[in-house]
Amino acid sequence: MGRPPCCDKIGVKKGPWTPEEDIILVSYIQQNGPGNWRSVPTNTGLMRCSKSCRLRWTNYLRPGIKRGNFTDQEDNMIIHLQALLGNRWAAIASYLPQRTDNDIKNYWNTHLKKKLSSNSDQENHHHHHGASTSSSSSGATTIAKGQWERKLQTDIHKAKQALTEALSLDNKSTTSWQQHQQPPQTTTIPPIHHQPVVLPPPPVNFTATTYALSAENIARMLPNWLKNSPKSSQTSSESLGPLNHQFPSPPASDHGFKNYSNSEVSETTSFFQDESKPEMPSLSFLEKCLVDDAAAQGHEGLMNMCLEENDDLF
DNA sequence: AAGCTGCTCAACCGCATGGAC
DNA sequence: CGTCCATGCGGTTGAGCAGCT
Repeated sequence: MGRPPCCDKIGVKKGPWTPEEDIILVSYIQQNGPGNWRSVPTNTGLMRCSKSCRLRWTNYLRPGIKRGNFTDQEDNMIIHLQALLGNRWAAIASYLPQRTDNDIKNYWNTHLKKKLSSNSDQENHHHHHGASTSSSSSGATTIAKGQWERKLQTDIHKAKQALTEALSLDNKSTTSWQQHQQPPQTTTIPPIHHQPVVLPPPPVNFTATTYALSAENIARMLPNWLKNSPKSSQTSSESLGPLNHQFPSPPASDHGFKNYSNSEVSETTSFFQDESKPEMPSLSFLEKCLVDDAAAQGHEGLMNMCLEENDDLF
C-alpha cells in the first residue's frame, strides 16, 4: 500500500532533542502516562512527531535505563539470546529491562559482533589446522548434513548453557533477575532490596553534545520526577538507578498502564513491560529448554531453580 | 596544531502488525 | 472483509568525538 511517512509534515522538528523538549515530554508523561503517542505532540505543543516522542521516551527518558558499561554477564546474555532469538532486539531487551533495544542493537553492532567474529576467526584458524566443523569456514558447503546438524545442535546447546550460566549467576548475585528484572509475561513481585539512594553524579552541562547523557538532568529539572520515591534499590552511581523506582504513581485515568501493583518494583517493571516490552518468546519457553536440557543432563540444581521460579510465577 | 579516520550512539526511516471502524 | 490508523520493530544514518598520523 505504502503510507506516507508520519513525519513528512512541514514544521515537524527532527534531530537531537533539547532539554526543554525533554522536560515537556517528561512532564506530560508524568501526568498522563506513556501511550497515546499520537496525542502527545498536540497536547504538549512539541513540534515532534508521535514516533519521535515515543522513541525519545523508550530509548532515553524512560526511568530505569542503564547506559554504557555492559557487564560481561550482560554480554553473555546478549550473545546467547541473540543466538537463540536472532536480531529480535526488542525480545532480547525484554530480558534486560535496564537496557533498551536500541542500546542492545548498537552494542551488538559495534562491539559484540566484532568480538564474536574475531573469536570465530581465531576458532577458524585453529580449525584450519585440525578437523574443521565450522559452518562459517570456506569449506562449509562440503560439510555433510549430519555434521551441520550436529554443529547446529552444539551451537544451540552452547547458547542454552551460557544462558543457564547467566541465569544462575543472576540468581546468585541477587541483582538482576530477582531484583530488577522480571521474566516477561509474569506477575510476580520480586523481592525488594531497599538500599540507600545514590545521588546522581554532578550536573552535566547542557551543551549540544553532552546533553544526550542527561536523564539525570531531567531529574534535576523536574523535582517531581524524583519526589515520589523515598527509596531505591540501586547502588550503582553510574546507572540511572535512582530513577528506576521513582516514576510516579499511575494517573487515575490509567492511560497506558495495565498492571500496577503495590510494589514499586513491579510497578516499574509492569510499566516497562506494558508500555514498551511487547509480546515475545516467553522466558518460560527458554526456561523450558533449559529445564529439558538440565533434565537430560541431570542438573537438579538448575531444574529446581527454574521450577522455583515458575512456582513464583503462578 | 591540523587533518584524517574510525567509532559510538541518538535519532530517523520504512515496513510490519494489530486493532478499530 | 477491506481500509485506515497508531504503534512497534529492526536497519540505517550521520553528527560528534577520540585517537592517530
